[in-house]
Amino acid sequence: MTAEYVLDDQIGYVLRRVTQRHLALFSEAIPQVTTTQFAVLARLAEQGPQSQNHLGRAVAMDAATIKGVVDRLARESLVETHDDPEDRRRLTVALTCAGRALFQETVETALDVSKQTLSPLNPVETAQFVALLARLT
Amino acid sequence: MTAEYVLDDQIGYVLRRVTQRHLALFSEAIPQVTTTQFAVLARLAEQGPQSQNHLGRAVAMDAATIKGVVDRLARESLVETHDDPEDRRRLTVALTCAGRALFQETVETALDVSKQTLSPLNPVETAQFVALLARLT
DNA sequence: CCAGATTTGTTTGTATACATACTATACTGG
DNA sequence: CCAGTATAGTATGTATACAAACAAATCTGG
Repeated sequence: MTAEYVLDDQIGYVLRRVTQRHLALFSEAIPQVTTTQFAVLARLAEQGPQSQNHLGRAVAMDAATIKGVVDRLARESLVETHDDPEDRRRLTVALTCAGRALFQETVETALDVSKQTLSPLNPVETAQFVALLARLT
Repeated sequence: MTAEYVLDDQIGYVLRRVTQRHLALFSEAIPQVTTTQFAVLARLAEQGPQSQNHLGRAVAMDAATIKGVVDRLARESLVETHDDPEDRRRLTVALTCAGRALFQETVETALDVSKQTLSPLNPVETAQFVALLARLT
């Protein structure tokens, strides 16, 4: 007897659809950068300059992915990179003034996007959901 | 006064990390196909043959995305396509025997991956979480 | 001190994911 | 019937995301 497989009930599938909705809300509200790029700006604003791979680990992106993200942010002059004199393998990534300014201008909107994503839930449910989600990391 | 922005508390970021963990569990357990490809096989098993774009809507993928997924599944002979005599624009997509067999062989494992993803939660929490997540679609 | 292991960053290849523009086909209202 | 509209599929470009292979630099233990 095969168990029922209802695609719409699978967490992986629902996670994907919720993520799609969140990404759509974000890019509507903040078209200048993607969620991924915004995460990098936020981490740099929070923690300051750091090596590219370290930054990648800090935002859960592997070396290849963070390289692409940093390259695109650098192309837009939102971050800048320079060699580390203490370790010639390292590339230090830092916010530019423009990057910091963009982050500060959009951070309230970003918080609002998070609220919009959670808007189908009431405050108690939201707190429950966020707490449970965090445990699945 | 700027509100605090703690990246680790943002749903978008946490969703991304939970999804990463789920994808890793899935590809470990079922290396033959991706979660996306599995969703397509599941939908075809559930609903039978249908046009490519219709199938895309049934699994929340746009026309460009579903085309790529179908092409790759067809390359592996897990689905096959044929022209619709009633509407010459349409391309009907159907499971092959191999596709149906793979789905049936792996469906239990796929259900187990869902359980693994949710394993940090107890049954009551899992039920709560799944119900709340579904409302964020 | 130095050989082996580790770390950093790059490159390539594959797979989503979506916007946009385009062709071919089908439908619909007047 | 036919002009305008809608739909199906394709093609291109951009942006994650990760595996694997690689070079250069650094570190570590004997």
